[in-house]
Amino acid sequence: MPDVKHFDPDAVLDQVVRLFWRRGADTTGIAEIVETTGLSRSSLYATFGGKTRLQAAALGRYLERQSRPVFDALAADTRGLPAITAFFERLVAARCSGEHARWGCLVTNTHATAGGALPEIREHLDRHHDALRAAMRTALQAARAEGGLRPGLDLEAAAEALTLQAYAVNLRSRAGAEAAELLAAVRAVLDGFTTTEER
Amino acid sequence: MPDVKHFDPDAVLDQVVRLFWRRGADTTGIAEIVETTGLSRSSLYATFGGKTRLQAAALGRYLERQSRPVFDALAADTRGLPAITAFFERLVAARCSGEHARWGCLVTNTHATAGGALPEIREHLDRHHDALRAAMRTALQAARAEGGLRPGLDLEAAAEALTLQAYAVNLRSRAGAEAAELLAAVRAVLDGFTTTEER
DNA sequence: CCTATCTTGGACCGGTCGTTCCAAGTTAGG
DNA sequence: CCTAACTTGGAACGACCGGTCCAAGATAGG
Repeated sequence: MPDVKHFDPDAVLDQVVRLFWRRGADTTGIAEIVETTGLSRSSLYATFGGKTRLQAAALGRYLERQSRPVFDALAADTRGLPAITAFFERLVAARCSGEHARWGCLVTNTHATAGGALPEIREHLDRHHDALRAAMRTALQAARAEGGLRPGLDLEAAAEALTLQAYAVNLRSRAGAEAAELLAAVRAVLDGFTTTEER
Repeated sequence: MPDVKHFDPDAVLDQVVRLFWRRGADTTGIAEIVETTGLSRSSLYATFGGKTRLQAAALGRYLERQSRPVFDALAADTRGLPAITAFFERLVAARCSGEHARWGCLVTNTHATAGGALPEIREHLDRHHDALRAAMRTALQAARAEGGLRPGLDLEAAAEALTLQAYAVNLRSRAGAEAAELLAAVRAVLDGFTTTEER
């Protein structure tokens, strides 16, 4: 019997993700969300229930739509080291140029901001971290299978190290770091993990 | 002839640094600063001139009092690799335990937040980055002098990579990352830069 | 002691924050 | 067509934002 929503909540959430991503969740007011999405405050609160909840939802959406596909591609890429290199090259490119240049990464940015907030937000951060590290480890295992890795390398620690490098790339790119500089740093770390001097 | 300040601006700025560091500059209101410092709004604005200026001043103070001494110690430590290891061990310890546990780093946190703000703030970020990278390079040079480094290692890129690792340690520690995990990652990167399997 | 100069407390400003609420509108089963 | 169930626009809320202002107080050279 009841009336039905006059908008697509999924599409709206995508808009909110972009807004929080670019401008920062804390520094984005409800007014701006209303303006951008075209929704009224009523619909916004009825659908997402408050700003903190909305922030958590946006973070989850970002993880699913932005991060996950890239992580999955990394894990599925069986080439070994070239897969990891490709991951970072695309990461740096996405962070320094194109549509989302200098936006950083919503998850990375949230690390520095969200003080307490919902536990759900903190869990999203951890899930993101675990997912990226797992993908890195899978790619490293593939590299090891082809004998491309330095013997004695701790795969788990190496995966964590590469994950941290990715976070730092996200961070520094938002402050205007140059792509070449970031790539050189990544390459230095990767070279340290390999046996031969391949690129 | 005139009256004289009834407080010590330096001590007040230190209090503000701690406040911004722990709670985040954007999410800390003037009211809370007034409450913490005991100053009145008048004195605050007469001395520091507005919140944005205060934030820039706090960032500069943090750089001088917190970062610089550690960077200088790193650059002055001629032991080579052990100097870098010690730097990271102390960093992780400071980020995960003690008085400032889980506060992260004010400079790192600012990367993710400060959208535009004062150009002065952006400059502080770059100065911090350059200072840490320079200290890292100096330490790496010392390590190379003793033959502890893998031949062909790009010192500049390696210094940048270690700097990025430090940023990521700051970031992740704020979200509750475990010290052992962070240390293992750092060690993996460092091992990749060395020739022998020393620690 | 006087006075010019600065500091201080705290009231006050308009604006914005996130949130709530309700009358009017829309929907679809009966 | 009626009506119960839901959505929607938009007014309104109290709280807080960063910032300003001024009367009263403090200071020290004259």
